[in-house]
Amino acid sequence: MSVELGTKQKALREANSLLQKFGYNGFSFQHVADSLGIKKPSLYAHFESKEDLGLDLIESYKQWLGQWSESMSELDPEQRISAYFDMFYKFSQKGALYCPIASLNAEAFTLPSSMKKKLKLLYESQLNWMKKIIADGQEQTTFRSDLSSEEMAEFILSLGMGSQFLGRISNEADKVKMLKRHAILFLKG
Amino acid sequence: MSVELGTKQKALREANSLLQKFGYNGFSFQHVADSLGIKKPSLYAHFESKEDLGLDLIESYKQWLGQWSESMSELDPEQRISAYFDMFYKFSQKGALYCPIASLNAEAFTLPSSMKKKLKLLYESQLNWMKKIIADGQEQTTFRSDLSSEEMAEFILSLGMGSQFLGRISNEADKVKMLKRHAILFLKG
DNA sequence: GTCTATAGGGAGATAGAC
DNA sequence: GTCTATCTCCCTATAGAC
Repeated sequence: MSVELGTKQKALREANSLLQKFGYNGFSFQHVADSLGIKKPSLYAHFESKEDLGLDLIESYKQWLGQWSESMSELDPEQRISAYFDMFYKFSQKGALYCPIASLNAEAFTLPSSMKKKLKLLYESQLNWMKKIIADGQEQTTFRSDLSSEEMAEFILSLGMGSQFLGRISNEADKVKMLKRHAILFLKG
Repeated sequence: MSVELGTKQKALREANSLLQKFGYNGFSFQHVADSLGIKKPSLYAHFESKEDLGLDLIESYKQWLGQWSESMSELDPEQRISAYFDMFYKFSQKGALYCPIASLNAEAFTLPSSMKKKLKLLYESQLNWMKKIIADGQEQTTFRSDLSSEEMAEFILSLGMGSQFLGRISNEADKVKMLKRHAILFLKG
């Protein structure tokens, strides 16, 4: 049974939407407060600072990704790659959203260093997750073995990030599907 | 013989650097003025508003791209694709910079609509330019012919944008070279 | 074209009442 | 935890002297 979200969780959910659409520098405590129907200073009871909120956003996306990837632990490597691109497809459909990693990386040089570090750690954990999927696919001989899993993972993540660019600028989420198809063909060699 | 740049050209050059590093919302007239050693209000003699500056930035990048692509009109299709990725390699080397298109698209929903429109037009001209290169390669049978030049162009541009993501977050410009290699293999089928 | 001075607004953040 | 009130800073932008 789902319990009602507390103010902090509601604020994180709303801030995440704003981050994906407008970027970290593109939203303020004011916007979050307005969406929740509360006043701006009330947010400081839940987040010491915007930097603190930013760190929580990265952490909660990391948690969400962890649960999401566990939920498809039964799928085979190709299906997991497919699901990875479907995530971006849904973001794109939902309003040409960028994932938090793509969004924050675009603003990397304006972020507090604590956020920059945490972002890089999150990226590395995503890269490792992708490496594992690819290594699994190589063991099953579904995926090509002439390249390292690291190189292939970097290729796939880059294409995933590029798919968000394309989905936003063309305003056609289906472009993500097209790139997913080529990503899988690449992996199968 | 090179003539000295006027204030407006110097400002555009500086603002472009700031855009590629910090994004459009990540720099101000103050930053530009400081770099030029002049006072902030002096810039309003050259740009009616920041939006006006933004439009000029897109226009000047378009002009620069036009000259750049003309400068390699003698190269064969594969060499032009190589040069395209080398551009991002240089941006990445120069400080993990994003190209203006990637930078602006990440902030698309915070931009004045005039800039958003002009950005999309610039993207479309870049897509057409890429389509032309690929169609040339297909005619020469250097590139595969089982896919439309449009689909292949969208794939290459997406990978180019993804390469900038990877170059910045890994802080290793050489990753761009790796992606370039795969881009060319993709085109050759 | 460049300057000083300043207006007006939104940002992050804090004090202190309830 | 939430509120009102307020502070400081920086942003875009303008007025008007030189």
